[in-house]
Amino acid sequence: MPRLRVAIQRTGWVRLGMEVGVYYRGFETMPTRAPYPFAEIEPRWQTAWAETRCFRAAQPGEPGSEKPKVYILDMFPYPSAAGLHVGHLEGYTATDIVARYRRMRGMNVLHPMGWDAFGLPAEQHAMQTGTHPRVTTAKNIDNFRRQIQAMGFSYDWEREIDTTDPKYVRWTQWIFLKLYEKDLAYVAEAPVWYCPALGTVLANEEVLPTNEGPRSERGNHPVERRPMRQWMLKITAYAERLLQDLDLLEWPESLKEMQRNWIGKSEGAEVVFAVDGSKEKIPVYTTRPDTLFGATYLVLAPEHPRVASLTSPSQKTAVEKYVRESSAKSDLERTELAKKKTGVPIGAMVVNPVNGEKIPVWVADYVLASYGTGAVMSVPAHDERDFAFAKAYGLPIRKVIRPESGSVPDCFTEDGVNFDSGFLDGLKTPKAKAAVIDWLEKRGLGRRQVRYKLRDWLFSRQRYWGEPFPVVWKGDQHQPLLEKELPLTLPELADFQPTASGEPPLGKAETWKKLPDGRMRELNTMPQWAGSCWYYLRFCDPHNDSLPWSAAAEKYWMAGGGVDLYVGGAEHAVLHLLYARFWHKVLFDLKLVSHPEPFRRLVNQGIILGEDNRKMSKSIGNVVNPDEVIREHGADALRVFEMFLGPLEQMKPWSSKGMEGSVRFLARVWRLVCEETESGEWIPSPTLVDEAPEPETVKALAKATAKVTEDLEKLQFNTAISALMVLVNHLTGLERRPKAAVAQLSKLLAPFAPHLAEEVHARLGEKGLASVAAWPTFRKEDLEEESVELAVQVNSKLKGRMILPSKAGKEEIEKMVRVHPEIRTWTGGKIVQKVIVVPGRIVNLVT
RNA sequence: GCCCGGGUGGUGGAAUGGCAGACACAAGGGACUUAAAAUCCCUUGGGGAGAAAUCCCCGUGCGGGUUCGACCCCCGCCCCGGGCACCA
Repeated sequence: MPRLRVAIQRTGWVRLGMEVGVYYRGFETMPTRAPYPFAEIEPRWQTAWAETRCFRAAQPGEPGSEKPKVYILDMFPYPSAAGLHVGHLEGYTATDIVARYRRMRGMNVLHPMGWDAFGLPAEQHAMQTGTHPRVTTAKNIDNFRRQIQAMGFSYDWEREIDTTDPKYVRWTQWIFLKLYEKDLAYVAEAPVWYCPALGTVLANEEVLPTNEGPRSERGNHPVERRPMRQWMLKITAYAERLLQDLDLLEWPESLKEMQRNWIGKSEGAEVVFAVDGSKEKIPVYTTRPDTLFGATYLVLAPEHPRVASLTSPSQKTAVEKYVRESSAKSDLERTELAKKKTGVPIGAMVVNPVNGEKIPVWVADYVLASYGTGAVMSVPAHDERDFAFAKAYGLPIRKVIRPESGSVPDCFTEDGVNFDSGFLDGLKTPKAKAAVIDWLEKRGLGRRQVRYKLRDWLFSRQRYWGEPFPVVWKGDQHQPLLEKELPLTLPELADFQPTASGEPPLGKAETWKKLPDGRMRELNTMPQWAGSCWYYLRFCDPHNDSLPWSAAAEKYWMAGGGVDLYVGGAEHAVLHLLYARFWHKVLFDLKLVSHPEPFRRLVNQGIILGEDNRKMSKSIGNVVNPDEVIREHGADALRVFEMFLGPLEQMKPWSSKGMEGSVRFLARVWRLVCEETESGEWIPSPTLVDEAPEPETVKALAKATAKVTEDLEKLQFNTAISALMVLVNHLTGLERRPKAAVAQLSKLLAPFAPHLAEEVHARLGEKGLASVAAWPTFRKEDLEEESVELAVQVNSKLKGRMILPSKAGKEEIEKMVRVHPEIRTWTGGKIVQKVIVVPGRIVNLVT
């Protein structure tokens, strides 16, 4: 709807001679006029930027590459049908501000954008409508690109990447071959998560525990365990390095902690218990081998392979019943909510290797088959779970560790000192652990062991819209394709439905799957994460047709520890960010990249809640559509508002009132250079003068420049904008506004509201584009006030103020306070015992 | 239960040992206008005294502590958000 200016409405009223009441009624339904002509300004500058290619990053060797480089990256989006939401834009705005700032600081900035475009939604859409995912994806990408470009982001569009492009897929498959050659890709028959609703298997990382049981991360569908033959990537081979190298990274501590938890390293020992009256041995894994003397029984998981063979005839019925019941239980029943532990003795005894004692063997489902050896030694006195179990079944509890001071609690799980432990007596926990392991190792009864919770990455999916594996099968032997056979592209299909038997949709491509020599293609495709595992490397050299990236480009852009700033949501903590680190390390070992980590510095933007303080959701109807906001208020205002809302990393609610405030701020900037006439035309403001700024204005400029610069370095955009507001308020208050001052403002504003900044810059007759202008500087002495107001406290209570020369030293200040005319009133005539002076801040008199 | 964040006006937030509440939103008042919108200016943490300039008291989740001085550091608790959770 076109916006009508007030003046037109006014004349309309006069000319048409409408009655006042009619006029009012019409008026209320009319949109208010735009506070400044952003709809005209914004497209103009977007075109200018595109035409001058001013955001193009210089490749090493090209002119411009001699500047210091900086790589500023966003987590590229999956182009969904719903389009971008304001949450995406928050992170993208933040990185764009930094990219623009760095460019103005004279750096060669790599700031690219692309599309993580393989994925299930397009495929499901295809199942419903028959539209090929390629078509849907292309449409969605166009829409995303349009939305992103409407925001005026300074991406180097010549580097745009689409993970579904065969030119890109080729290299994703190429990297897979590298993993394959290094024996990091293998096929295994294992119990895996299968999601019937999605018709595919999922990686551990893609399954979330919920109150309704395990669910898929995408779509929240129930998932179940199924033994299936699948491709796995050996991420566990890198567990230790993935853990250790977290220390190299400037990432949020919470996120590093999540990765540490996921990797789940524990150090302990495997201890072997011999079965009494048999040659069988049962290894258990424990992190507390020092408590071995306190072991009073042993527990096997119900799925433990030896349960059946070790069960005595008298216990057979009870054990079989228990195992059957356990397997029928959901994971939920077996874990969280099941406070009560259950189990059955199997009628066998094992020998404790340290003291030869015979202890009973139980089966209980509080022991997990999937972790360790599926068997534990139970030390009820020093483990809470064992304690609960022993209490429930009246099993003996034997204390062998005491705290260094105080009495021994019933169940003491911390480090302490051993007693009643034979050769371990008197040893503190760390020493006792080492001693018992040495003792066991010497006798072949156990060994030191490090374990990780991290499992290998299930890498195949029964989907169509993904990268085909560059692998063929000859019988049950797999073989890699040759490099020159890449890319292996997807066959055209009309029917994308997976079959109930779990056969992937590619199985329907009869001519594609069968090779002339009788070999068969792999029918699974790669998960969506494959493309995002290395896109940041492709951005370094996106048009290379002979290599995924050239060594020179990688070395140049990834110097200094990889991507310099990576911004995205925290939901990728153990998915994308772990997988990408893993691939990067493999590439590092292959000498294809120059640093062991891909993302040196990572920042998570906080989510933006709806105006009602709830998570934005279509079903609640509190989603803010950026297209509408831009239409109504302009992209600059949206950028400014998203940054002004609060600290980047914090969760914060949307506010349409606050949004209007940002528009008002930008309109004030606009009105520094333009004034509206009676008839609604914008004309150059007569307040603009070709004069040197007054000292007050010089000071205001210096302050703003210092504050904005400092805040940009720290990504504190909200306070930077507030400093700009202070400057604008100052300039608005001036009757004569020096052009140079407003020009400096336009440059400070350029990273935040680039369109308006360009317009103001141009209207002031400044040369070139504000976007690539040199960042303003300031003289230090302009920050210094001649005199400063000092707060005077007596016994830490504020009593008064005094104005002092700002260069006054401590002694001088003290002297001046002591002779201040009001000193007696302030101190109440008491004798001053001590004076604390903080120059420029306070004076505190202690009486 | 464990591990990370966080708790400041009516609201979003600012201040990381030195004048709590920058900047903005909302609210109220004023100017301009026939009127409205827009714009500009003023007031605005709470309570109290005063005709007034002004002055006093309270105040950063709660309770202690360190310090001349604490939103900030330390100890103990409460609440909110996120993550992990029978991983031996």
